[in-house]
Amino acid sequence: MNLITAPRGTFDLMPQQALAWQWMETKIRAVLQAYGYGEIRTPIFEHTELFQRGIGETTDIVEKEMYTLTDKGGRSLTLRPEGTASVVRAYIEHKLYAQAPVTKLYYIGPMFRQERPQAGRFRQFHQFGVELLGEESPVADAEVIILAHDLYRQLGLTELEIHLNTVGCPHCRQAYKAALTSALAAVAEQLCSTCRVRLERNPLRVLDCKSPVCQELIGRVPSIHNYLCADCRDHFDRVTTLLEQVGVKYELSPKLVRGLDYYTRTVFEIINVNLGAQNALCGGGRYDGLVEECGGPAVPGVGFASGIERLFTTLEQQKKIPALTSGPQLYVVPLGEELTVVAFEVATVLRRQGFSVEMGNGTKSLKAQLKTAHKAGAAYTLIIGEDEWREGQVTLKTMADGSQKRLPVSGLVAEIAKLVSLQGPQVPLREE
RNA sequence: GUGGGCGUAGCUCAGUUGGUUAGAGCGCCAGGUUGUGGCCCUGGAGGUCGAGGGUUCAAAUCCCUCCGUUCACCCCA
Repeated sequence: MNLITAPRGTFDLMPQQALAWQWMETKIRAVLQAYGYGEIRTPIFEHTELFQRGIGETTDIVEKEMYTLTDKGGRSLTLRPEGTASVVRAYIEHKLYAQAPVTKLYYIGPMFRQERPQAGRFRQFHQFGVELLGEESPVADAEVIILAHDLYRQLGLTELEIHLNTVGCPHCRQAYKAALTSALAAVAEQLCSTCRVRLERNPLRVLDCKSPVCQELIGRVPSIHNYLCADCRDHFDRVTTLLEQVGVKYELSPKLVRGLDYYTRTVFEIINVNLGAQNALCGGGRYDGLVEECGGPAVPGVGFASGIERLFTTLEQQKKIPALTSGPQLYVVPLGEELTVVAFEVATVLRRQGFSVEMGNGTKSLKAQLKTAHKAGAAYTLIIGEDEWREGQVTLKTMADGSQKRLPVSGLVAEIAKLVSLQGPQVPLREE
């Protein structure tokens, strides 16, 4: 079979599904704007160096998952694998830090990573996310976590778990890393093979290994919470207190370490346990060193990224997507080729006024056209047939109850516009 | 990159120990009403059985290779 298909790990959103995505995106934007975030649209590709510096040279994303190309000017460009680096770049480039002490931005769009696809993972996938820049207070951490949680709740989701942890600042993390490394080195032979590699490269990642043997060993290893400096401890305590004050339940996950290098202090995930192996709906945390690392001033930041495919799957699982229709308000049915011209004119005039109007093929039978109108979900059909046309009339049929009446051709468009308006808003997207 | 499952009509799937022209439901088209949708009835179109090779008198069925897909590992949204 030499059919050309969508590339591995990508997919087409067909009209019915796209309608559900539009609904979801509208809700997402509404909540993000309510929390004071403005949308930023950055390029889908960036200089490769941005991601190398921002995400970290030794992360899997940068080492083996980026779609990198060389353009005709010899520049190395990369399709963005995540959103934060681009937002930070734009923040610095446009000197937003000089305009206000705090900047709140959100983005939504496609990301690209060359990984093997599986449940909840794609090569082109979609994320929305927020970045709150310029605020070092734990209030910012709490706001961002609560925003994510509220957003999911406003979409109707339940049974979500917030997993929360801190990874400290560069100073206390260094101390912890040393303690952890020596503790793990003592039991190195018992660790799984991948963990023995992790021990060398990034010992923190041993903590969230899925192997039961490793989990058993990790249980006896020191916790980061015993190595936090006073400031980091205080920061984390204040974040948890704020969450408790507004009644947001969370689970302390001392083993939660996120994969991107830029995180400091607070890290969190919100998961849906029914999603399979890739069960995080969103993940994020604080990144106080990132702006400086990317060439800007020392501005703190906190944010999260949320996977839209995973959100969509969860909405489907929990049956929270309403019935949506894009059916036309009016379906014009000409009987015979002669009257097709009339039908076309009526349809065009009404479309220009903002009504959604479809029309049938005049060479087909009335029965066939009505069937099509019904399947399309039309509210009304306008039958233009020879008999009534001879008398200067047309027939308007209400599909829901089958009733119909004749209307004079003069003033027809205005009359139909009046009737059809009662049916609903003059936009194709209707929520039932 | 590694490992397991699965590829039969537009969709969801049957297909016996290898054995006639590969089936069903849904969907699609048409008719049952010389101009009336949904329900019902009748008929029709639609398949190189993922691709290539092999075994056999005979392969959708058994074997090999490749491709696709899916789940998991790694990692992450």
